[in-house]
Amino acid sequence: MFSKACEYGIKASIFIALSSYKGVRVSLKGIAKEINSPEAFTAKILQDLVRHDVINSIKGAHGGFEIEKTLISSIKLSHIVNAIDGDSIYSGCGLGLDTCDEDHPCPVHHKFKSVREELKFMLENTNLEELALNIKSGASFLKM
Amino acid sequence: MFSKACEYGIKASIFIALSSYKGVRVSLKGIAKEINSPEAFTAKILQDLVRHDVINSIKGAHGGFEIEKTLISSIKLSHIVNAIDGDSIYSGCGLGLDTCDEDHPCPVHHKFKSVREELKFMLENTNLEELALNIKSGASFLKM
DNA sequence: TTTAATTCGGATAATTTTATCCTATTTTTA
DNA sequence: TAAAAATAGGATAAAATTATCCGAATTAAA
Ligand code: FES
Ligand code: FES
Repeated sequence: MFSKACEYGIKASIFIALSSYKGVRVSLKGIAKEINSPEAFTAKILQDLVRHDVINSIKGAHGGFEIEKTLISSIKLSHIVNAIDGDSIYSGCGLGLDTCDEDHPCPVHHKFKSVREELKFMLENTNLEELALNIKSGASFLKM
Repeated sequence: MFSKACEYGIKASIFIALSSYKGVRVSLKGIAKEINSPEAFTAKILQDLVRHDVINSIKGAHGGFEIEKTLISSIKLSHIVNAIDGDSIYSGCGLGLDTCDEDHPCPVHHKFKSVREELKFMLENTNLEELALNIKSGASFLKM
């Protein structure tokens, strides 16, 4: 469904959010360990998220990644997915036609539309706060 | 959402179904032209679909691909997707955990589950007949 | 002011997906 | 029986994605 990059990006963001609530800044190394992802590749993805203002980075000793506490609840999964994979999941044609166009639909257009819109709605209505809290409470997990 | 291979596979199957209703066998060349796909790559995918008994192939002059008329309505999108992309869309974890496990869920598990199940339901309840008829009536299109 | 701990960014490599090419095989028809 | 029209399948190439490596820049602390 999502690219590896996007999967790592989502998991990293959740962990950063969780740590930010605790007031601790996390390093690339710590993130990669926690979400079980390749370190250097994860670095690229985090850079991307920084550029898209999803997370903040602080260079140098005692540096790391964080998210401003007050913003965590307003960051939606859709922001992360958009930053990394773009909007093709929502806007592109499920069968690869040049554009998804109501007036020139592919054979699965009407059937796919509702699924895609449910996905879109879900991504736009799920924020990092709730995901982080579920990790905190032990209701969900970031690896294995 | 789907791989290119899967997109081509779905479109090819629809076109083969449509042709089979008309009683004409279609060649690789004809298919690739109709669905705007690379010929040799499409050939590989069609071979796959033949091996998985989704379509039939007839070698030699006047050969080509076809689907037994009586079977068209019983072939579901899920058969095609499964043959080409496998079942990872349904069964795999959306965030790439080793397994999607209710007892060890990833942070998005519960939110994703319903989307994935709607997708699964849609694929399992959409057959080639209806898709082919929509092409026939001009209600949907296979390229551009 | 030096050192250590970091992120940043460019270059490169490995893997997977997508695509192409060419030959073999099968089948119909002339 | 020979030729032509097809699919089958192996080998290879191109492109995209995933992953690694290393030096540069930045910052805090000793
Ligand atoms: S045209 Fe294919 S999904 Fe809309
Ligand atoms: S555990 Fe991730 S989707 Fe079920």
